This record gives sequence, structure tokens and C-alpha cells, in this order.
Amino acid sequence: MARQNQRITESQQSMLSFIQDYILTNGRPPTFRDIQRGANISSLSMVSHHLDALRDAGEIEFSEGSSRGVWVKGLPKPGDFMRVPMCGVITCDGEHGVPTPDADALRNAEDWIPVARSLVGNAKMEDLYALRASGDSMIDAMINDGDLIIMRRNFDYKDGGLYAVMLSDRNETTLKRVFKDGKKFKLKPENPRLKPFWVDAQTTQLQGRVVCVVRAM
Amino acid sequence: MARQNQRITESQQSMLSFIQDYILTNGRPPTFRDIQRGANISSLSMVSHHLDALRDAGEIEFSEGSSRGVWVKGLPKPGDFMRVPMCGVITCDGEHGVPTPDADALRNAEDWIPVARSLVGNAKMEDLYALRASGDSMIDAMINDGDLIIMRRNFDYKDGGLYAVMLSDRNETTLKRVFKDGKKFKLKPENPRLKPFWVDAQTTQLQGRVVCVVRAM
DNA sequence: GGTATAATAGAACAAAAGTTCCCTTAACCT
DNA sequence: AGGTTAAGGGAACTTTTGTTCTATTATACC
Repeated sequence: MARQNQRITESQQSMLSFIQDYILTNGRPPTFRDIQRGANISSLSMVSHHLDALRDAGEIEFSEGSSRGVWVKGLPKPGDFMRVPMCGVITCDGEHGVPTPDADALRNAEDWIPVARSLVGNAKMEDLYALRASGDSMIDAMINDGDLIIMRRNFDYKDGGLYAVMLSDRNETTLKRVFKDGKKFKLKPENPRLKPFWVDAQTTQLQGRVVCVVRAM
Repeated sequence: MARQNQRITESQQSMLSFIQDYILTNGRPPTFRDIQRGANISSLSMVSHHLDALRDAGEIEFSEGSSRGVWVKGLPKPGDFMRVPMCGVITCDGEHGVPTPDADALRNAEDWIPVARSLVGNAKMEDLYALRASGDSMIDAMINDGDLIIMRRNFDYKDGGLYAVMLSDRNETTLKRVFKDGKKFKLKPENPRLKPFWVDAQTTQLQGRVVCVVRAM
């Protein structure tokens, strides 16, 4: 039986760190010989042994019979993330409003924000874009100056969500929490200290849904 | 000269999509033979040709002479991200306050949140943990019910940052924006409608710094 | 001290994977 | 139609890389 089932030795630990660093640095797993060199293991068979031990200990997993098949458990994989194009600034000063970029603008953006897929639900990458909030005009929606706002085009309407709302009669686009109320929309600022108000559904367009707000500090 | 410097053919495009999908699904790049099978390319030499074309078009990059060396440009790499352990809930009702887990609690957390490294600056992974905000008691700090708060132990003090502040005389821990003001700390709620107040630096401990706030909707 | 057991080193081997060559087919131009 | 050029197909070849085997050294136990 494998004695190493519980604890791993020092050289196995250093091997594990090397493999993790290698993956983080190079974006792909190392070969056995990469590991031998990088973690100062004396022979290839030792690499193989230690890998077995690490797998028994539940630290790594690897697909046998194929190259570069080692992976450190729990390490994030590229598929856990998406890139979202950065498409401008929300000022909400009435003049600019909330920008709604088209497909071309999305594809050719120069700035891309990496975002965990778990944050954006089942949204397709083509439908997502990011905006930067400017000023404190969205403080009612609990959005602060500098916040990153991730928006989704082609959303499925969900009552009570935050939307980029276009009021065509006032020629104004803002972010508000939206509820359907017969032939009217109830627009409710996110801040509970402010009162909701109603608008006519005919003169109202929901241009995008706020999927996520990120504030780095 | 290579004609394909500008545009890529249809089969090259489908090859590119396959490679991207493969990386996202498997977490490592495909081999030439994987590509041949997966993208229905008739021969290995065609795979090689198309890869050259895609590289000339700036769509991919690859390290020659080593296996699984293809990478789609712009695709996020594991090194772009970190995992942050989820360590409980902030209620801020005076009874619980803001939890401050120790190193062991961090390592053995059951839930891990993937976070873009660009969000957390130069913080080490061991110093980061995540909390879930509960209730609207932190609305003054522009933090809403359900928000994900990423905290950092072992921070370097930065004037004007959001901190988990422990007031030992009141036996209370809350999140506030902090400024040094002689021998006192000025604690300023994030909401500009509320007034700041001062506390004695001696009876005050800064237990952690808020690095990032994430709100999924 | 001797024996059994595990750890180690080194090399050879086998499989996987990248590279190249040559011939065929299609497209294009005059 | 003929010739030139690009695209495609297939296979052989070389390098990279995973696997295994055996002889050797260290360790533990009696």
C-alpha cells in the first residue's frame, strides 16, 4: 500500500509548487522533464513516483498516456473565465447617457476585462460589454464613481433587475431597477431611501441589463 | 510572400474556433493531431500550414519544437487569476461584526471564488479572503445586500481606503473609509449624505482592507 | 550485523507529437 | 491549352515525452 496516502514529502511539496508556478507562468502544464529540471529531481522515474504520490494525496490529477497532462487541483482553468470588452464611460449627465455599443464595437475593443464566468451566468461572450461609471450620479443605483459595470445585450427580461432604461420622451438613459406594472414600468432606485416612480412602457426601452458591478479599491 | 497575411480562410477560422474551444474545455492546448481530428482537417501538413497562416494573421502564437504549444491570442491564462477562499458573512449588526479568519481557516475553506488578478493588485493569495454582505446595514459604505467583499490581511495602510475597523471600546467591527488625522482616525461612511466622525487611534484596530466589491445580479 | 523494505538513479524503451518532403489536385493567368 | 502558382493529401521521419525495468543505495526493523 502507498504510505504517502496521507502526507507528502518535502521534495514532493516543492515539486507541487513548481508545477503550479509553471502552469501559472506558461499557461500550460510542464512535461516530466520540465519538472525534473525545474524542481531539481534526480531522475525521471522519481518524477513519475512523486507524481503518483501527489495524485494519491489528492493534490494533482493527470491524464495518462498524453503529454503535459498534469494539473494542480483547484487551479483555475481558462474556461472558468471570459473576456469582456471595455466600451466606454457612463456619465448619466443627460447628455451622453448609457452607451450601447454594436457588435463591431464589441469585437474591436482595445481593452478587455477578465471576468469569472460564474459572475455572468449563462451569458454569451458576444452579448457582454463593460462600462466605467463616472461621477456620483448613479449613487441611487448603489453604483459609485469608478465602478466597473458589466452589461448584457439580448437579455431575457427578469422582473426586478437593473437595466439601462431609455426614456424616449425625456431623451434620457439611466440605470434603474425595473418592475413591470401593467402597461407601465415601475422604476425603483437601488437606494431604499429614494422613492420609486412610474413611466409609460410605450416610451420606454430596456437597452441592456446590468449583470455585475465590480468596484476595485 | 504569404497571401494570408490579411484574411484567413474558412477552414482556418473553424480551426481557430476549435483550438479555442479545446483550450477552454480542457485547460491545455491541443496537439496537431487533436486539431486534425477536431476541426476535420484532411492532413497533418494542412494543420501545420494553417497554423502558420493563423500565426501570420496574428490570431495565435506557438512555441515551436514543443508539444501542445499553440495558444489563441487574448485568451485568459491561469496566471491572470487567483482563487479566494469564501470565509463567511458580514452582518454588521453589532453581534457578529466582520469576521477575520486565520491562515488555517483560509487554506481549508470549502468555497473558492475565482477573481481576476488585476482586481486585487499585488496582494498575495494567502492574504485574501472573501465575505458575503448580508442585510442593508452597509448601505452607507455603498455595499448592498448579497455583495461579495474581497478583503486583504497584511495590507499596507493607504489613506482613504475602506477598512474593517475594530473599535475596542465599543466592541464593534464595521466597514468604514478611514483617514489618519493626527492621533485620531476619521471614519467616513462611503455615502456622501452621511457625516464622518472621529475615533481614538489607540482603541482602534484596522483588521483588513477592502480590496474589491463584486455585485452579481 | 543481517535482512527486508523502500527510495533512488540511470538507462533503455515505447508512445506521442511536431516537422518535412514529395506528389497530386485545383485555381489562375495569358 | 499550357504553364505557373497555390492548396491539399499522405506518409515517413525526427524530436519530444511518458513509461518501465533493473541495479544500486539508503533505511528500518529484528
